[in-house]
Amino acid sequence: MLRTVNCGSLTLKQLGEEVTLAGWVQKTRNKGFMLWVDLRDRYGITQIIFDEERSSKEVMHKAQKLGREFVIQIQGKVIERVSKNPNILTGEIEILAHSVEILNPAKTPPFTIENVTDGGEELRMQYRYLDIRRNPVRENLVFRSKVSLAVRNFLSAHDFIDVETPYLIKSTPEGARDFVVPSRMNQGQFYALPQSPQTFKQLLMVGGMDKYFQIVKCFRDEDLRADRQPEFTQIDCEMTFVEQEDILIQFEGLLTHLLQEIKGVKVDKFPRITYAEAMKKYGNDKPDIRFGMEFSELNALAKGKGFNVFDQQELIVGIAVPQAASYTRKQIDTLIDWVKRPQIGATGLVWVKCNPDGSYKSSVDKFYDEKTLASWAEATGAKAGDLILVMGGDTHSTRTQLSALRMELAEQLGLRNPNEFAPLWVVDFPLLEWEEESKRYLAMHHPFTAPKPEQIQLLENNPGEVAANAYDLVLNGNEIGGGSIRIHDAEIQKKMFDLLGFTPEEAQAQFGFLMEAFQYGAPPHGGIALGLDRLVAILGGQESIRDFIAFPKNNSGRDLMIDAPSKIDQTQLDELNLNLKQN
RNA sequence: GGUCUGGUAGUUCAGUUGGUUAGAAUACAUGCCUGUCACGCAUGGGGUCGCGGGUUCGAGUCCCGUCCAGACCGCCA
Repeated sequence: MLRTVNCGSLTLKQLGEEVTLAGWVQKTRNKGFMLWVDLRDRYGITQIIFDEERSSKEVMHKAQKLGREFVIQIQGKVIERVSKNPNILTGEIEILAHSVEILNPAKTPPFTIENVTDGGEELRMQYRYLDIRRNPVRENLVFRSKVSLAVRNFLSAHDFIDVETPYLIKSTPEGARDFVVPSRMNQGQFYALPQSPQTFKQLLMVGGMDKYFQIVKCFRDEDLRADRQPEFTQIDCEMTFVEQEDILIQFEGLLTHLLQEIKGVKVDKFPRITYAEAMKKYGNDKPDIRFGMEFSELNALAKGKGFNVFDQQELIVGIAVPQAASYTRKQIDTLIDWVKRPQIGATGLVWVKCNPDGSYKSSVDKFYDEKTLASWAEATGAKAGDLILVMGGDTHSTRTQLSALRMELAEQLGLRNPNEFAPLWVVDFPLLEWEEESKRYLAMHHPFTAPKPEQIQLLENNPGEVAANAYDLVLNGNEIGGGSIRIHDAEIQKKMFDLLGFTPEEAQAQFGFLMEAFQYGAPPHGGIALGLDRLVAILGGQESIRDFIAFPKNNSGRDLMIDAPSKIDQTQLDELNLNLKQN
């Protein structure tokens, strides 16, 4: 061993002991007669002291040459500090070094390795190994490891078995774009990386594994966001002989356990709302219910009063913003501009101030009398001092726009407290959604999702109305998991592919193996997949998932450190029999 | 595919209406300093103002194009 103790462990208890430490030089403070080195490793910082009177000339000389991030080994004696530092665990002691060995010198790092670094995102990604030396990043990775272990422990204790599924699988056109891998041994053919181990976990159920889980990488070739990476990790689970209720209870148990174990937070039984209700009350299928501002539909109260803008609209909907009646004209104009930005795309925003004295002032006073405005206040639950914001338009976009505004306001008003956790289930998703562009139905969840049994006959005549046995787990306005009861009947699965516009031949070519399997005694089954990256980030109280991933990709899907993706040799292309288009 | 923001010293940024030799902080180097811990003090080195083109007597600053980065929309069964 190159060390006898780590840099976070020594206290007055070890006074007088001879120790060997190894680590990185965080910083040196050279007073001439004395020189201190903050020695850092994963566990903490220990102060090393070199002293004209107590250290040899040679050691002193060597110490003066140490630079930031040098890797050194020192031997010395634990002594009590003359002036102590209460801010660090080892602040009462220091090591009087009698030897110092430079294990590896270091170039000056391009950014400071401190809790708050001066390094920008790009540099930090390019030198991610230096970034990981920083406390916040390291703590996030340790945190992730803790969450992941807690998940394994919980699921193992509940009889789930960890089974690995293959990464080189078959491309399917539904859903996200596949990452594709050319096959050398089968020229002109391609594997795809899994978007999820969906069909494999179902086949494991057919194989009688009963309860499966896997903490597994999944891949989707779509554009990135702060909370979306092209490769991401899912807690993928499947259970046999279960109904929706069993899965909800099991995974409500998992999240409750994690919140308790990791955050020390106790949560009540998760509320459940239907997809339709979520859209109506929050304009969103992943509502943040840590705060109110629920939607109130005002069609009956706002139409037919001479305000033309609203009269022709499909939906008039408002929210009450708490304590915002005092907003200035300028603040309100900023909000109006905000919703009119192309990203939101609203045409306008009607406001009503519910003044503390009980009177009302609005942008539409010309069209609505006080009595009508009071009825809006009653409908939205606005109290004196609140501000009502109202939008009108077609149902879908108006809900989306007001939902974006609701989240923005909550952010501005500080209502999204990262230490508060409000999980809920969103249930009864539609099985299918109509896509205007290709004039066909798409699976809302995926094509293996079972319709509610009592609605199976609707599939024939009115497939758009069929609800699925599908559910999402939502935490603080984020979808952290989603799943369903699956189809286990070959005939229903065939019907489903038919509805989705597959010819029998296409369905057979792509999913023949699954329908074949269903004919050999496939048990009823269902499952869920939770996004680990996002879950960890939310539990850690942060917005971006990137700092919970050791080596994330940037906005354009690049790894700036290893510089991937990159070109490949002509030899490699030749082996794969691939020609690149010349531009 | 689209919208917006940014790119100036190793790093984070400032740079006015287009006008002298492009600044600050920090980092780095050297020296001083008898208990530092965001140590302090002094001195010093460090710039293709992302790249290409244009307007102009003159461009870090204005215009066009392009590349890179970030946020978002589309997309993400």
